[in-house]
Amino acid sequence: MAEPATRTVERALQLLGAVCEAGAVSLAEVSRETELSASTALRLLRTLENSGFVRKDEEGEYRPGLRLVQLGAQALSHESLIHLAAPALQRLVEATGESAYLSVRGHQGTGNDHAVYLAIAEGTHSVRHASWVGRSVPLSGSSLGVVFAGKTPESGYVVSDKGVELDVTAIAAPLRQLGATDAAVDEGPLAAISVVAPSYRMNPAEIQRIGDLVAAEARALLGIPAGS
Amino acid sequence: MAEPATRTVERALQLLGAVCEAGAVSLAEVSRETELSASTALRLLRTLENSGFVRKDEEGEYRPGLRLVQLGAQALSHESLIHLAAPALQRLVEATGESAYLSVRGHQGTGNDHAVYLAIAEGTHSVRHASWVGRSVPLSGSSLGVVFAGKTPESGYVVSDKGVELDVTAIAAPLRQLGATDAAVDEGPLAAISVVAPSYRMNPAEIQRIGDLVAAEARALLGIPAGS
DNA sequence: TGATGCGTTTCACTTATTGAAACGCTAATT
DNA sequence: AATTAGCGTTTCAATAAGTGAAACGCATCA
Repeated sequence: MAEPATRTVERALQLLGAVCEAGAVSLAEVSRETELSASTALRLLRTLENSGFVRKDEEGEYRPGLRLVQLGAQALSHESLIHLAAPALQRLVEATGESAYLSVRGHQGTGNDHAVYLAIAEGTHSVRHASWVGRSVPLSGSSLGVVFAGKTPESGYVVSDKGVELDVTAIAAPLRQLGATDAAVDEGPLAAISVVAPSYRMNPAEIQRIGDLVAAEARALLGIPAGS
Repeated sequence: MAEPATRTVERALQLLGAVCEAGAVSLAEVSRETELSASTALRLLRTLENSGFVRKDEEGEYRPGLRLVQLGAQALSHESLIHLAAPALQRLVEATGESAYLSVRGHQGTGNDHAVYLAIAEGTHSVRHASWVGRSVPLSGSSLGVVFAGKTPESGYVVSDKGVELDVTAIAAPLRQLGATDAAVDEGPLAAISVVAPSYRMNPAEIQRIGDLVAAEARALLGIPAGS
């Protein structure tokens, strides 16, 4: 964990992240959030703006820029995972009526890991779990956390009740060797699919049914090589 | 057009762009493309890597990172435009069978402007124009170019034959005041929708039919305010 | 065996980043 | 009206920080 990083760039990226998280922020706000002096934040934001990574809206607040959307979308489409997983997610929705998610372990940075939702298939029930692509959820206490830790039991799926959100039940299964070299199996899976549903609608039988479905879809995905 | 930009950050962002464009590049390649010394490129790429904006794949090549996908996706979902336009695109596909696109004027940087596809509804014909979200297309000679220049004729749509691609016909219409302040009408529209089809399938009557449809959808979108 | 190209590290040079302070402004506050 | 508070912005001297040529080890290729 060496630290051969350029501070300026780190700060700029931090700023970029803060802008994206907020959706729209004033200079004073981001500079406080990132603990940068106003002048520094302004200079860096200008640079980001010149490159199209952020833009200033009509009210003078900073928002994510087009370049970012473009690069992100490009990267997304390079990620074949999403295309591969989409049909599986759809099938899960059809079979369960609940929302299904594809997530990957987020950037392992400072301590607390997160998972990032890469793709979503929304459930058909009018009361459903709704989230958004790009959302980052904490791993600790969630079924995804267990999955990403490589602790998935024989059954092939992990259930979490009252985890990150109190009234939802999440059922997750790992996409084990997706994109992983044979040597790196002990680092845990890179991706996972999950079904998230309101707890009141669940019972042991239903959980097992869905769990088996999720695990089956996850296993099915493993057969297909991840072409570029 | 002042230049109060930090060189380091600019270079890092340039590097990031190069990595995304390529999908996967070696250090030597990017450093040549961006005209940076290998040592500088390495240092900056390391910083980008530490922040999750790029990652190194098994072969040691640099690829777009998860953080970028995450931020891009987040930004995308904040962009209400896409959600607003999606139904219109779908209707165009249903009425024409051809692919329909939502695009915005890309970051006006160094000279040659581009448009970025933000959303796509794929046509139903087996031979269809296929592109991808995030793709950036040059404006010069395209119907989008005319539209973004604010030169759309009375008819409400612009047709380009043998433009950027030789064998396709594009029909575009501007989303005039979307997101624009009243004062900035002369800067041209910010977004446009278009239908792109193989030329051999087109004829004057069909072009006019589609043109009217595109213009009508574009006009319909203007009525709806762009909520956050 | 020599040549080429790669990723990487080192290091002296000095360039380019930094942040406190000051400015003008608007919007609450008194 | 006068006052305060907060914002975006600019300036500028101090110095912290980024730079790139050169050298290294390691591949692969002739």
